[in-house]
Amino acid sequence: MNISNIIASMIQDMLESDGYTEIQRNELAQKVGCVPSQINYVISSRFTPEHGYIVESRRGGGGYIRITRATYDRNSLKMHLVNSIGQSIDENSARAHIKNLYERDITDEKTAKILLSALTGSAYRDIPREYSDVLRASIFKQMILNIL
Amino acid sequence: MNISNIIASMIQDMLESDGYTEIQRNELAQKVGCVPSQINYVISSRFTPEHGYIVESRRGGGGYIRITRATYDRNSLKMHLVNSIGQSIDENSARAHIKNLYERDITDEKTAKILLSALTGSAYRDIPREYSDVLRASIFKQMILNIL
DNA sequence: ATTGTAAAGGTCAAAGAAAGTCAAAGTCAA
DNA sequence: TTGACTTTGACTTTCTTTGACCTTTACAAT
Repeated sequence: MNISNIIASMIQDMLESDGYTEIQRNELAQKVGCVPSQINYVISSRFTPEHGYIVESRRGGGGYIRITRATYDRNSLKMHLVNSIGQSIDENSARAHIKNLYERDITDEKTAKILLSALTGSAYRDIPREYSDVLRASIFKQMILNIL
Repeated sequence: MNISNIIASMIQDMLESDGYTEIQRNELAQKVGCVPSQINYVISSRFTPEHGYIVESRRGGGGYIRITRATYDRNSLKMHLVNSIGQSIDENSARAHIKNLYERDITDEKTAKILLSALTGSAYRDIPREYSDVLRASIFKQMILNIL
């Protein structure tokens, strides 16, 4: 297990109870034994809006990084999702969205699996990026509208 | 016995207990005394969807290759279907397969709908045929292994 | 009010760690 | 003796780790 994953799951734990946490970047880095900027890396790769999180922060004395799990109702989430997919989407973003849908109980496990198998995997990697990401976006949107 | 077969049977062994394993490419190559890319060769020649396996991977620090044996429960129907799809499939043939699955009660209506939205539609028509049919085939196979 | 300073957090690019690709060369059985 | 399957290695892409340098904020001392 790499350090980034460990940090990510620590943050998950903190969010567990009420979907909200404030961390001290340096302190957390200390505790886990990494350089502070790695905390930023973890946040920007795993706690993005696509993953369903809102991140705010403040510098200076008494600074913090605040992470909140965003809450939306089904419909606005769906619309929001279709919108944010846009004309083109890469595999990791799609994964993030699907994970998010599942974690918020918008889809059951089976549906999430189906989405994953339709939108990720080596299949897409075998064709040029310019086509694959566009196609992934259309299929994703079509599926959302058809089945959610 | 050639090295590829040895590697393949090592992987088989790892899959033995629960049909799931994660390997470190470099580590395995080391252990067996081959060049790392040979692991890819073994996987792409013996652990394909046609063989009933799902393969996922991740690069970078803490990377892995994950191999899962698709469950065979619905006898060999799945495998038969996967194999009959082949390397490339056009929209109409896909429709026919899905219709068939539905009529034979192998899938419910919802699943059939999902398959349709993932495999048909204008999205595919906007990219060159040489890519679209191949991609449709891979996605179809992946979905079958994952959800049926 | 102004300014200086320490205490946060932010950015970015380089280096490192895996895995992926591809084509050339080797092997072997029909 | 040719054609399919293997083996090898150089090169590529993706993800992670690290560190040097930057910006913002609170607070205390003018």
